[in-house]
Amino acid sequence: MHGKKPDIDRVFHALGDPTRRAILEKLSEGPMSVSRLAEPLAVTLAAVVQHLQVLEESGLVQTEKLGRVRTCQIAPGGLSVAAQWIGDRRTLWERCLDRLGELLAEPDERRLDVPTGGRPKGE
Amino acid sequence: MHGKKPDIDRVFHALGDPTRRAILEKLSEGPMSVSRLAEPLAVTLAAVVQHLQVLEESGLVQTEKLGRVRTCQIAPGGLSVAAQWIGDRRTLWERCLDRLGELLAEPDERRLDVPTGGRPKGE
DNA sequence: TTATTTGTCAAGTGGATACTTAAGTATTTT
DNA sequence: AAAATACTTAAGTATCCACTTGACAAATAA
Repeated sequence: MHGKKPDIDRVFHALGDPTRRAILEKLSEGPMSVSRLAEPLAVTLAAVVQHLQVLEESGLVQTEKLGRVRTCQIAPGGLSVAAQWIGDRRTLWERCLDRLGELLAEPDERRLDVPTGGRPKGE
Repeated sequence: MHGKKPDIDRVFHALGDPTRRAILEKLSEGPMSVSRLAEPLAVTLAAVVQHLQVLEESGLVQTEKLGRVRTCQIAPGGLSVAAQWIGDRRTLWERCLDRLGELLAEPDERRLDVPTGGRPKGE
């Protein structure tokens, strides 16, 4: 209730980069090694590794190294954090829309005196 | 189908900044003027105006100026873009999990020779 | 062993960007 | 008209961040 959520920061920052989202898209096809991830990506392997660090610290991706190959996959809860934040804002906003709708839906009782033509300003 | 989605880029980039998310949170309480948005924000009015430009170009916020005051509100479709992208990745990933689940759920037919105790690699 | 694959680390660079200050515009108030 | 309000715009700055190069480490293949 009163707690901060520093995860949110990291998650949205991570999602803010197109290359990182591309990595997530690829990973949503299934687990994959670092070099296979890098293959279609127009950046060096080193860059991909750096992105993976960000993604892992944000909780969006899990990795495990076996032998010389590190296998990456999407982490269970990661995207939920972002999804929930967005969901919350949307419901709040829609509730706000509803209130507006209620007002506009009762022109009889409220006697909104909207002049038929000619607004104070604009267009 | 074959089109690029530059909206997604802008939306996620916009959401990547904490101050911009704070603005959206405030706006989810309802429409608000620029200066009222700036009030609790530990940055100057000018900075808020710049953030609002980003938010508006990304389609997350709508503004309208009447007289000398610009009123801002959350834009209808904006958050949906992000929500849908996240939703898509999640379903893809869950489908992938399902496949894995199917494999693990039928040890009889498939003859997966998983040794009863002891996975190939550590926990 | 030697070579290849696969990834890691460190340092540096260039460009993006969040922020500030300061000056300017338009609107409303007095 | 003069002053205050509510932004707007421009320019400068400092930091962050994505990316590269290059050297290095570890596991596998020849």
